[in-house]
Amino acid sequence: MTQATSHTGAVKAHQPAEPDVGEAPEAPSTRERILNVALDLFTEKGFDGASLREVAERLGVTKAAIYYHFASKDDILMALHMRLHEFGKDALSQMTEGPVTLERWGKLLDEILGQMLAQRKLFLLHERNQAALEKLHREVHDAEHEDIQDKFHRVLADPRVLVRDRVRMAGSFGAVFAALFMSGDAFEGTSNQELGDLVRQTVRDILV
Amino acid sequence: MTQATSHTGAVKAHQPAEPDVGEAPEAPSTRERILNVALDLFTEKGFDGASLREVAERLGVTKAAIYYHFASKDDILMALHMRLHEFGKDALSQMTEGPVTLERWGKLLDEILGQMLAQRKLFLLHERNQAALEKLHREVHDAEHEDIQDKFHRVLADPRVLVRDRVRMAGSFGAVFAALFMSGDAFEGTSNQELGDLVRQTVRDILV
DNA sequence: GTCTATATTTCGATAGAC
DNA sequence: GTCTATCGAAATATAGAC
Repeated sequence: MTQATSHTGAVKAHQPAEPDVGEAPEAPSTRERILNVALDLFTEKGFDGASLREVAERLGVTKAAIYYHFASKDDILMALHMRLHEFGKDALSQMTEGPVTLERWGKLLDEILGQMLAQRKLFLLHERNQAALEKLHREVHDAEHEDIQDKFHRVLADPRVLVRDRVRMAGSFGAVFAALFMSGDAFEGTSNQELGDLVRQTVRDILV
Repeated sequence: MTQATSHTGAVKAHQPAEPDVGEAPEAPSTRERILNVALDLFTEKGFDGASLREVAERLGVTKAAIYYHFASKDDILMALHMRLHEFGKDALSQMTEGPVTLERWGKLLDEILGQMLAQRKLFLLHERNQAALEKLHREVHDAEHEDIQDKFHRVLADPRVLVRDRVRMAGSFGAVFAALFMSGDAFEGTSNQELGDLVRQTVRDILV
């Protein structure tokens, strides 16, 4: 086997020789180019609907080349999952203990909104491939690897918080989510700045 | 070929001999039992992740038996899609013309909320199999068969309505959706009545 | 690192007996 | 209406040359 095992994505195993010091926005490595194409394709056609042959073709290489960089198709999905996890871990650590009040939730959501705007594609991938991701999650069960969605559900199920407030917490998240990911291209002509502001105002009206 | 072609579901082709007059809640036909199992399985594991072998096994029959009732796996998905469409067509016809104001949207969403509570499973199936459904939709392109999601997007893209209001329309829908479908079993202990009321109040705060 | 094969598996779908 | 048996296609994954 080759080095095609780590799905961290953050810690590049031992790629060619990318100078760590360079400041130029160096061309993405093949590994990253694979991930970028996979991200698009898995989102467009779904994880199961998109074949590695298609990924390879759109990239101009062969399937075998992909298998040099990744151990399996699942490994590619996992690497993309970890990409999102990188961004989410800050906000995640904040809901680690104590009941989450409406106010805390509001601040949290504000952070998440920013990340969602910046990482739209990754969130969309997750929304549209929940089944595949759950299966993957079941198979590895990464021990202490606490998932974003898990924590989200746990907060919403916390009996120390009024149901009324928890429904509003869920609702405010849904409001953000729908505006960004369930509206097709209805707000394509709206800038991220304006869209973000409008959504934030909506959230405030929910959480008071 | 057998009668396994119609994916209307509403108009049963020519099943055994179910007396149309009977008042007893007669046992579901095999066709419907297949649909029910498929609904569960397609939602749990995704349309692509669930095989017909699994559907057959859980039902206690063989694959071939399924093919007597349905022309293809896609046909089963289409039949489930039509089930939802049946419920949605009333609300659908209401957003057929003229700009949708916040007030109209509020009334519309109120109806939809009721249907969502009653048809939870069907909505969840659609949420988790968007890719497969889009592919199916592309292949048949049922002419005038206007899809729910299409109309939803069109309303949100209507330039005659303020962006601010459209974001709130999208957001209010998302609030409903998240409370019912993205919260895991956080509100499992809450009755549909109470949950519905709490959600309605949240929606009102968004739409003012 | 990328290529040309090819192995392996799984699934959707069909034929034909009962 | 349901069964057994099988076909054909497509996809993941591997072996080994360059």
